[in-house]
This record gives sequence, C-alpha cells and structure tokens, in this order.
Amino acid sequence: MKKSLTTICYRFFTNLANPTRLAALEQLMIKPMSVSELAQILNQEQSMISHNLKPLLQCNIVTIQKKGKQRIYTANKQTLTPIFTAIENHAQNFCPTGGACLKEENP
Amino acid sequence: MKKSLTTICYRFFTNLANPTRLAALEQLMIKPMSVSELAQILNQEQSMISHNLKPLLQCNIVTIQKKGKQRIYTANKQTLTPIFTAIENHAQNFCPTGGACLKEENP
DNA sequence: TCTTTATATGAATAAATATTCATATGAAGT
DNA sequence: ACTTCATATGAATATTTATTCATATAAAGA
Repeated sequence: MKKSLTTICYRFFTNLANPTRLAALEQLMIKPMSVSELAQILNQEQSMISHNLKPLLQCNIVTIQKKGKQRIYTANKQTLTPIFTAIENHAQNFCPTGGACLKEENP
Repeated sequence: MKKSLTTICYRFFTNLANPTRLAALEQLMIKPMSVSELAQILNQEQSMISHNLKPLLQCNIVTIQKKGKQRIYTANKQTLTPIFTAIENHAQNFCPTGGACLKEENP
C-alpha cells in the first residue's frame, strides 16, 4: 500500500461508513434513481439524502445526470461490486453467523 | 446485496474509516507485529494502539497470537488485499490526481 | 512473591459527523 | 414573470467516535 493510498482509503471508507449512505447505495446498486425517489424508499428527508449523496459524488462513488428538474444518481458499480463482494466473502469466511465477529456477544 | 450485508458493511467500513487503524493495518500488511512495535513505528501511545486494534480484532480484520507477554497481531490479508486492490483501482480510474475526487478543490 | 514488561480497559474529555429545519437555487410549465 | 416541483445548502444541534490518562491484568523472570 502506497503512502497516499492510506489517505484515499480513509476518505473512501469514511464515505461508506454510514448507514444512510450504505442504504442509498444499496438502492442505487439496484437501479439509478432520483433524490426524491431515494428519500421515499428509504423513508428519509430529502435534505438528508442530498447531504449524504454529496460526499459520495465527490469521491465518484456515485455519478449524477440531470433529467429535467431531477438529478438521477447512479452507483459506480465498477468500484462498488468488487468491494461488496470482498465483504460478502469476509462475512462468509469470518462472520459465519452474521454476528460472530461481535466476539463480546459470544465469549 | 442482502439486507444483513448492509449491517456488516457498516461495521466493516466504520472499522476501516480511521487513520490510526489504517496506518496500523498498513504496517501489519507488511508483517505481523506486537502492540508496542506498532506503537513505536506509528509514534502513538500504546493504549491508543490497543484501543484501535480491538474493533479490528472483533471483526476478524486482524488476528492475534500470544508470544510470551506480547500479542502479535496479523492482518487478514485474505480480506484486506482485495479491498485495498479495489480502492487502488478506484483511485486510478476515478481519482487520477490522487485528490481529483475532492471536486470542491478543483471546480 | 516481588518486580518488570506488555497489553488491555475504563472513564473523562475532545473532536468529528450526522441530522434537522429553514431556506436558497434552479428547472419547467403557465 | 410567477408558480411549482426537485434538489441543494447553511447553520444549529445532536450524536457518535477518538483520544488521553490513569489504572488493571497478566505473563515471565529474579
């Protein structure tokens, strides 16, 4: 890992380390959609969705395209698919019960 | 992405979204080492290293083995290598200057 | 057993992030 | 130009997370 990668990783992981943003990405992995559609599906305020999409956009974890008044956000699958796959593998190999990594809960 | 994966991802990314933990992992990717060795290399207090290794251990992102009084921590390369690789790729493809994703800084 | 060394833990404080609410911007139609 | 709808932004507050310092535990040797 090159020195600068730590910085990039930090921004990247910080970006993903948020339940709202992960839930939004989960939806966007299914299909591109607008802010208000996301807000409706996730049952969150529009401003919250906007606030949370902003850093994802800044890191190109999502992209945007205008469609009339709407902004359609699209997940960057090229980046996200391998990462989610890696975590799925980790979960399978190292968190067999889905919560086994919570060692404090099963000592 | 299954429903529960969002939860696992959240724990996982939260774990990695920290400069101290990333720096520790960077070292542990090079070679396994003890808490005090990490503390020395990273120029941080021992308690801080311990505190930060704890959640990594809980999620099996690192493993531990005892060696006398020392605890030798080892990075889980099986999990970490593909993730770091994916982020390296993302950085190459979407952050060409290493900071291009900071769009506010080059508008 | 006493001492030393290595590590972990707890609790207080400090710092960073998220969330909310009010409001601004901006596109499209009337 | 005015209205409506979609989205973004700012600023205050709430919440989460990190850091520090003091102390506990635990292994090993004298």
